[in-house]
Amino acid sequence: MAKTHTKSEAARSSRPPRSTTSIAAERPPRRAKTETPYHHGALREALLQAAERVLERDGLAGLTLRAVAREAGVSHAAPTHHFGDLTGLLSELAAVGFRQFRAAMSSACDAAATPLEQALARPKAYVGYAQAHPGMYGIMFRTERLDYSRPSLHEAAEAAFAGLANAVGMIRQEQISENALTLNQGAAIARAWAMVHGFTMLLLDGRLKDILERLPEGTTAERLLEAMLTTPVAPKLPM
Amino acid sequence: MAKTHTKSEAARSSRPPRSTTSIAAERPPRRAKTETPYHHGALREALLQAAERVLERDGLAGLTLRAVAREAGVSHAAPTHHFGDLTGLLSELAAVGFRQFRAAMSSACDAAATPLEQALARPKAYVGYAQAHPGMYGIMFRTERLDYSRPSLHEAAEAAFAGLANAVGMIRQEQISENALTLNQGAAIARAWAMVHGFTMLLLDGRLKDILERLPEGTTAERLLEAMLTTPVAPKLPM
DNA sequence: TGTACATCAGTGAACGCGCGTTCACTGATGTAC
DNA sequence: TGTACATCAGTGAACGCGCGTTCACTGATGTAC
Repeated sequence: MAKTHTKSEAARSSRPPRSTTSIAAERPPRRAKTETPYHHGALREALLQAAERVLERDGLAGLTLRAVAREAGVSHAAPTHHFGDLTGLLSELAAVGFRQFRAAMSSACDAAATPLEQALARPKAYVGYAQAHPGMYGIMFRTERLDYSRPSLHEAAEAAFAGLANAVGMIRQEQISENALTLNQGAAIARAWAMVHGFTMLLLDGRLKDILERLPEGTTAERLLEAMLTTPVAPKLPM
Repeated sequence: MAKTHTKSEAARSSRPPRSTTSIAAERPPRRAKTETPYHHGALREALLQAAERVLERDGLAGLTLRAVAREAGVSHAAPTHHFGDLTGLLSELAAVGFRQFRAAMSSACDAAATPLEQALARPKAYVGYAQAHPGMYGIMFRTERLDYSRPSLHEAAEAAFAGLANAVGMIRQEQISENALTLNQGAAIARAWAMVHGFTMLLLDGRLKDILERLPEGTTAERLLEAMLTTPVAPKLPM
């Protein structure tokens, strides 16, 4: 990973122009080891990492095939070779995101001791991931730009969402079937997911700022999330 | 409204090129009434309507100043004159959206009879608006593209959100203060808003399809929303 | 060990496209007299 | 009522920009013999 990064940095700043290399007689016929080889070796992964950096720095509007190539220090035609088009790149990047996302949630879950802590660890990790990677979270949930027929994306997203449904089942101490759901089960899954996803979106879009400012001083978003998930609700309506 | 639309349609399909008009000797010196006048009369509003059509038809990516001008049947430089740049147009369009959105919710609320119906009418109208105008809903909640320093947008958004907080207060039978909130109050507002907003986003992005298909046959999204809002929850966690 | 050759990965020049922006202009409208 | 003039709203040609895509190419690698 670090090696790849160094390589692309070097490529951008100190890679000599090709014509010079081929003309200069004092250069050895074989390139020195420190120089960038013609073949990158792991360009696909390097491009995905570059894309993530561009996305988080410049937003979705700044994420173009050419910008990614620039960031990775390769020619602008190189990404096409690996991803076809922008939708392909975005889809593979979203797949990376779903894997990171899932890993963050499950490791947070493993670290929790009590059942209540466990039940809260997952939503906290969910929101935490989105706060740390707002750009990635954004493309993961903007389906219109993605191609879900790509197996890697489809599988990564499925896996992440299956974890959510299982977690709800654990809290309700029920076995959640693969095939059929009761209305109450569906409502419980939708409620948990909508609540956490909605909280995340509102938080990222700055919509909760107004509420947070009016709360007792020093109340963090995480504290509000916890309160939202644990305070008792009206008997008829969970509000 | 209808007049404006007719006008722009005419402009696109049958407006004669200017050079022709000025050369052709058989034309009367004054244009016939059916022809499009040089001055539009209400171009600003016509552009906003055109922008909404473009947005819902082609998505946010297709919404450019030139596309809006094309849709309205005017020269591509005209929108700049009214909105400055794309952010300006988007912001004014989002303001229109917030006004439509608020009107939809409050009229649905007025039409409801019992308190329970009232409490459900607002979320249903919320989701209903987003389903009917997904493009508009999308830009309203994508703050990075908007300029909230524009008074019209700021006011329209504030008004829409104030309605939400009041509704939560009514359900809890509490007076919600303008200045300070208890943690429980903040949690209740966040919960209601996050739940409905999250449900809406997941629904628009097709994420609830999987759940809906596994529910008893014929269960609609509205039915799931209702169940999510009204079924009893676990004592410690509202899931 | 060396040599020939096919294949692969990345290059860089070129292309056409739609975009936002600018600007001198023109047609219409409103106001002063 | 008519005329002159300032102001406003919209035009259309022109510009430069960054984009995606194509394509002949070149350097590196792997394999067969």
